[in-house]
Parts: sequence; C-alpha cells; structure tokens
Amino acid sequence: MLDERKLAVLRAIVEDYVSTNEPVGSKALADRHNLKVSPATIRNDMRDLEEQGYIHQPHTSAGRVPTDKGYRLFVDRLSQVKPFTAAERRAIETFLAGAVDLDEIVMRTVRLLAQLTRQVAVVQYPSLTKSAVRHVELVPLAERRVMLVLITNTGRVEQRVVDLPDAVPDDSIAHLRAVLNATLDGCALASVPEVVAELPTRLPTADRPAVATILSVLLETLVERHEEKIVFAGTANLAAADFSLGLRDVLEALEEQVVLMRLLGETDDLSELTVRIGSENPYSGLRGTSIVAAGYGSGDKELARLGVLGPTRMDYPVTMGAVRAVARYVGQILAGS
Amino acid sequence: MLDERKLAVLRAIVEDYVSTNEPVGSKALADRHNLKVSPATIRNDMRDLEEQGYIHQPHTSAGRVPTDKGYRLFVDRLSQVKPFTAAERRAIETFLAGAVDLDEIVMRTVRLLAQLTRQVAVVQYPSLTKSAVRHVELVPLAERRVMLVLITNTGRVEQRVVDLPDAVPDDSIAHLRAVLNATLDGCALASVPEVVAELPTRLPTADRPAVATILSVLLETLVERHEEKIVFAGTANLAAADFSLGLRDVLEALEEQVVLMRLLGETDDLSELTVRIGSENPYSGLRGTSIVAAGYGSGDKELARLGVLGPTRMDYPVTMGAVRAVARYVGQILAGS
DNA sequence: ACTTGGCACTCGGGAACACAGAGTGCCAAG
DNA sequence: CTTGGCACTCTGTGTTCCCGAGTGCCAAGT
Repeated sequence: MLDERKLAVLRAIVEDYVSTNEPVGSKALADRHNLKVSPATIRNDMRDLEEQGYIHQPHTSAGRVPTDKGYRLFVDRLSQVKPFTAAERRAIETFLAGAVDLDEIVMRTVRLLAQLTRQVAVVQYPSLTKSAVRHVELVPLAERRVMLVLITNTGRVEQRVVDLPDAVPDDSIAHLRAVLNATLDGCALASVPEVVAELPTRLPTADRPAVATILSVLLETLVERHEEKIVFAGTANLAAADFSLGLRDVLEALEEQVVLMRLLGETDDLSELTVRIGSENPYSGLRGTSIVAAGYGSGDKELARLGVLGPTRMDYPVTMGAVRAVARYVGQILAGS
Repeated sequence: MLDERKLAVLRAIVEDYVSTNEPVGSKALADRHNLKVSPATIRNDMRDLEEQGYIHQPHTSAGRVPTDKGYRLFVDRLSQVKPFTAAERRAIETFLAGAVDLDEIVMRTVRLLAQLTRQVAVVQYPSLTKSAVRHVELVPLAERRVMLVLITNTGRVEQRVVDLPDAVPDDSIAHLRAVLNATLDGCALASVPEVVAELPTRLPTADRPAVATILSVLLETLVERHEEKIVFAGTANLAAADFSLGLRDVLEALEEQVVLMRLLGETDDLSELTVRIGSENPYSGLRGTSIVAAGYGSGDKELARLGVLGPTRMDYPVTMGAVRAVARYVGQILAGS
C-alpha cells in the first residue's frame, strides 16, 4: 500500500516544506533529493499519497503540503530524533547548573528550551501530588493569623495565610508545628489527607478549632490550586514564524493554565516523547500548532512535564532532540539539589 | 502660540484617530465635532499644528496623525482621567478580594488589568527593599544543607538552598534561627546588612563558618536577584490590535525583566500616574507603544509598580483611569492581608 | 486679521488586466 | 512500472488606470 519509495517521497516533502515553507512540487523533489526517478514518477506517487490523505495541494497547480496525518507518519516512522552533540550538552549543563533554587531552575529551563528550539517553551513545576513533605512551618503573624509554609522534597515552597477562628497562644502553635513535622515528614503528599485526618485527636482539645482550620487550609493547598503551576517563554519566536495564523488564539491558549496543562498531556513512561500534531491536540485555537512534550523527574519517577509549542511545520527531529535532552538534564539537576 | 481652538482641533484629531485608526482629515473633523468653523479654517490650524510637530501626515493628501509630542500634549493638558463607575469598582474589589496569598493577588491583578484595558498588563511584586522582615526560617535538609526561607511583611516568601562548609548539628541551626528572628524581626530589609554584620560575634565560634555562609546567602537573596519580580498578561491583546509593527520586539521586551523594570519607571509620589509615550520610553523596540504606570502600596508607602503597555494610539483617559483604580484597590487588599 | 468657499493638484489604494512560471494530469511509448 | 511529452490550470506579480480623499493656496467676505 505504501511503497518504500512513496515513504521516501513523503519524507522528502516534509523536509523540504519545513525548510522552505513553500508547497513543494515534483521537479524540485527530483532535483534536491537524489531519488533516482523522474518527476513524472514522483507525481504518480504524490497522487497516491494525496488520495490517502498524507499530503494536500492548496490549489490545482501548486505544490504539495503535508497534512497532519502526513506529519504524524513522518514522526512515527520516517524520522529519528536528532541527538545533541557533546558541546551542546555541556552548554545545557552549565547553564542549568548555575541555578540556586527551584524557581530559578524552572526559569532557566524554560528560557533555555525556548532559545534552543526557537519556539515557545512550556515548563510545569514539579507536581505536588508526586512530591513528599520535607517540612511544614507555622509562622504566627498576628494574634489570630498564621502563615502556613509547606516545603516539598522537590524544592517547592507553598505558602498560605490562615485566619484562625480564635486567638491561639504561640506555644500551641509551636507544638502543632512539631507534631505536624513529626507526622508528615517524608510523607507523600498524596497520602497526607489520610494521615492528617486522625491528627486532631492527638492534640489538646482547646486547640481543636484552630487546628481544624489550619489543616483544612493545608489540604486545600495540596489539592486545589497550585497543582498546576506552569510557566512559558519565547512567545517572540511565534511572531517571527510568519504564521500570523491565529497568533491571537495561540497567545490566549498560553495564558490559560488549564489549557496548557492539557497540552502537555500525560504519559506513564518517563523517557517517552509525546507529540501532538495540529488537529490532534485538544484545543481548537491551536489547529496550526504542534506540541512536543516529555516528562522529567529525578530518578525513575516523573515529576512533571515540559515541552515546546510551534507551528505544525516545525523541524521535528531537532525539536524532539532538544526537548528530550533538556528534560534529562533538568531531571539530573533536580536530583542533585 | 497655541490658540484655544487649535488645542480643540488637536484633541479632536487624537480622539478620532484613536477610535478609527485612520488618518483624520479636515472635513471629517468639521463634521463630527461641532467646532463651528469650516474645514478650510481647520486646515489652517492643522498646518500650524504640523509646523510645531504635534501632528504629521503620512503622505501628501492624507489626513493627519498625532505625533508622540501631540499625544503628550493631549495627555498633559487636553484630557482628564476617566474615573470608574461604582459598579466597576465593586467588580474590581470582589475579584481581587478572593485571593488567598500574594501570588494569587498579583496574578489576579495582572489579569484584571489586562482585561479591563484590553492591553498588556504588567505588575511588579512588592519590592524587597521596601519591605521588612517578618520571619526567617532555617530548615535542615541534609547534614550539610539547609533551606533558608525569608518571609516579608508584604507577603513575599523567598527561599534559597544553602550548602554548608561542614556539618552543623540541628540544635545549632535552631539556635541560629532563634537569634536571627529575634534580631531581624520587623527590621527593614534595607537595613538588614548592617544589623547582620555584627551578628557572628554573638554566636559560638564553632559555628562561625556555617553562619557566615548562611548570612552571605541571605544578603545575596536580598539584593541580588529577586528584587525585580515581574509578571505580565494579556499578550493576546497585542495580536488583536492590528499593529503588527514590531510585535516581535514587543514580545521580546516583555520577556526581559530588566527592560520591564525600567519601563515601569519610578516616582516618589504614590498617587501619580506615569505615562511614557512612544519614543519617550527607554527601549528602542517599543517605539510604537506607550506605557501607563502607577505605584501601589499599603498606606502611604509605594511598595511597587504596575501598569499597562499598548499602542501609542490608545485611549489614554480610560487606560489611565483603569490603572489608577486597580493600583488603589491592590493597595487596599494588600494592606488588609 | 481672521474666516471661508472655490479650485487645481497630489497621491495612495483598489480594480482590471495581462502574463509568466510552476505544477499538474494524462497518455502513449519504452 | 517508469518516463518524456504535452496541454491545461492556476496563483502570484507587475502594470496600468482611475477614483476620491485630502491638501495648499488664493481671493473675496466679514
């Protein structure tokens, strides 16, 4: 059904189109790639490819352009991820190694990725549900107000101000703090709710209301909001890529964290690259864009995801190489800090 | 030199051009604004205005467009800030009041501002140098590693991981923590360096190296990096405004925090609005854009700044009203939390 | 001294048009 | 199945042309 040569033709079309951004015709193909057949033969192949939906011609008598389906086949079977050179790796490593805290790691990562790929980079903070408690802190701010600070083993620091129902003496707070840390230290965040549930019974009854308030805020912090913390960079690259096609829609999507989360997707396998091409992705405003994403983590566990967003006609092998390389190094840095 | 009527003509030109985005001619002016004079007279006035550099015609036989100087005069003398209605204020208030911590306040503010003005909003976090210490926390992570957490009275939480020169027992850490808090609580961040300088002498000599390391990181945190923490939102509005003029440059500028900082500028007077028009602002890529900024703070002190960035041809009265209103309410919210 | 109507002039931008070039599909021969 | 030949079909580009908005200037009016 799909000849070996037809595949070669498809590959050539994708490569040419990506680099020139112009529909590619049979003659140009015969010239630039040594396929050893005549343009007429290529035309026949293209005809078949078009019938099966891999390519498409904008108008009669224009060259062909790959469809989403065509890119998909290219990514799955016709290309291989382009690995980074040693020099490039070192550059990444040294650039990321300079970061002193999680915020800076993430910030540098997203910029690096944007610069390497010349596209929009998206990085998710290490997911809370996949982290564990490293420390819980209670800081009295006023008589009836406490700041709750949660530090995870992935370096995230979450804070919330808690308004207490009534005044609580400082030493009660200190005691609760000690108990919390003793109980929760090292505890996976996912299992915090259960552990916390039976906590009030082990504390003086006088403090119950305050404790209940604090704990409820703690739980809220875990599940409700900060789960999805995402940053992006490199939007200027969008403007450079001449596709003004729905630039507005793309920018809007980027500012919606929920959409972003769904774009990055999920995989179980840590080392796997996810590629979503054009209409495959779950948001209509992004019909002309593709997403290349990967999970990253320290050791064997996926902590979160990062990726790149660009026009469907992007250089997949290079982009995939960059995303994979950066994901690996972030994992290493994270493990070491 | 500048007739009352000429000023009226200039005002009319600015208003018309802002709303139509097309060069405005003498006839249109005479029709739409009841200036009670004939087009010919207006032409004479426009001639003068052009000679003095307030307006400009793209080509012979096209209408006139305001120059930066023209907008400047308009902002300074020909317009008044449009106040918000009670309903709008309530909307702002309730929207901002729902925030639970500083991150969320800032996030909501920047989105609100972007939505109100339909432009790009920029918000700076409360400046560290203008805050005071509320609490310092030291969390042992490993034998020779400590996390330093600094909480300010403006709600900012800064964290840094510190690698110690040698192992320090937990109770030494606890002691240092206690001393630090006792010494620094309520201390203005600007004066922390002096206060800290004499601290090591008051601690056991055995801990000196570790203490020195921790303190140097603390000082570094204060001055070096996080001083300028800035977020922005609403870039999609840029794409909507048809000015594709240097959209790329604008996006690039937005991702440079240093540039952003300088854009927001500084004023001593809290309630003052700063307007930078086109070429007035300090970055060449933003020649076609204006910035409207204001300081915000709790009480009488300016904590940081926020503002809006849009095409030079923006509706200044409305934008200025929005920026001023949002700045005020953020100040209130901040004071109350 | 300023305002106003008249008038000739300029110029940008859109419509109409022609045309070259790239690319195709098909066919018949190798 | 491949290939060269050929007629055909488009798009994009360049050219020309013309309309209309807008101007500057001038002479007359107040």
